[in-house]
Amino acid sequence: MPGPRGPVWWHGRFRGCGYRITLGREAILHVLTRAEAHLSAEDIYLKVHPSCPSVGLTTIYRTLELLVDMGLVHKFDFGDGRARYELAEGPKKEGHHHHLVCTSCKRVINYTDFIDEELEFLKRAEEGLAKKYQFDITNHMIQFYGMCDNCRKKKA
Amino acid sequence: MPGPRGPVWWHGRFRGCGYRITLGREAILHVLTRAEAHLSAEDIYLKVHPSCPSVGLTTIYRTLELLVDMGLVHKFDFGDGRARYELAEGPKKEGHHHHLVCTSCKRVINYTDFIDEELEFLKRAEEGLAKKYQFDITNHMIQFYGMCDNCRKKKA
DNA sequence: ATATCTGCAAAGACTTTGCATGAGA
DNA sequence: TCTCATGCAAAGTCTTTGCAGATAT
Repeated sequence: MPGPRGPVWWHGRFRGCGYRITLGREAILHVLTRAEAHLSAEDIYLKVHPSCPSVGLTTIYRTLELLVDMGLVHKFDFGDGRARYELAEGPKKEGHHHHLVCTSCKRVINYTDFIDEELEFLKRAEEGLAKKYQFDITNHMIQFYGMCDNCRKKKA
Repeated sequence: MPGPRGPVWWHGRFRGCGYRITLGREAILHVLTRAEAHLSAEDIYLKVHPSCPSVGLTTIYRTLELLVDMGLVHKFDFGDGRARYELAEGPKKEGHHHHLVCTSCKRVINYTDFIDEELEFLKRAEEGLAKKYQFDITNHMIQFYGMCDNCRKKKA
């Protein structure tokens, strides 16, 4: 069953960069593609392991680094000491979202409620910054922090 | 010479929380107040050390954690494996800024442009998210990523 | 007086690296 | 065949923790 971007859409990107297509890499991309949420390296390892017990944590880290460098995956820090990874989705794509992080329990909510102002703001900011600072802007990150319902009730 | 918010503006906040005012904490706040840029724990340690050689790295970390919890300081991750800290500045304050990170050399530029659009967008987003997800939003982070001028030229 | 704070050293956690082996093109 | 990729184990780096002594209130 082909994914939303066609069957093994990333093979071309890999070959174009001179990277090889291996079982481990396929398994990791597979997990990332179906992931509902941001996963840590270990989360991915655990999900890959049942079908590919030969893939070690080291390969997970090395592959993730590769994918981040290629821009296929985004790396996040939610403040709990381990990085999280998500398949990249352009700002207009279906799955594009940002994060709402509870600073108390570290729970993270994905939200996709994009108001027009945000897109407008991002567009202008990226254009302006690119020109002013001579940056090729490829990505942005927006996160909101606060206290979730549960934690607020507990504290009260 | 009193700082921009009055002499030892944070003493009240500390006492109110039952925290003690110590030489180490004064020195750390002093450094953060005058910092031009985001500093790592070690940066702060090195800046505090000349005048307070008795303050160790442990105290730096413990104090920073305290300050972050109090909301007086923001903690950032620019992807190079060490956290950076900055005195918090409300979105309307003079020093409020966001970051432009070069994914290649990790250089970080502070920018203060586009604040008006940003305020409008933030206001709406925070209101909407707070209501929809029952979050008390206290902070936000916006970062742009890309490749800086130098790195682009090197690659070409 | 006493609860808080601190330095030091050690532990902890996540991530990266060296090297010989295995696998893709 | 000839690189590139991988597992394992060890190292690395930043950060946190335990504890006894020092300090602020």
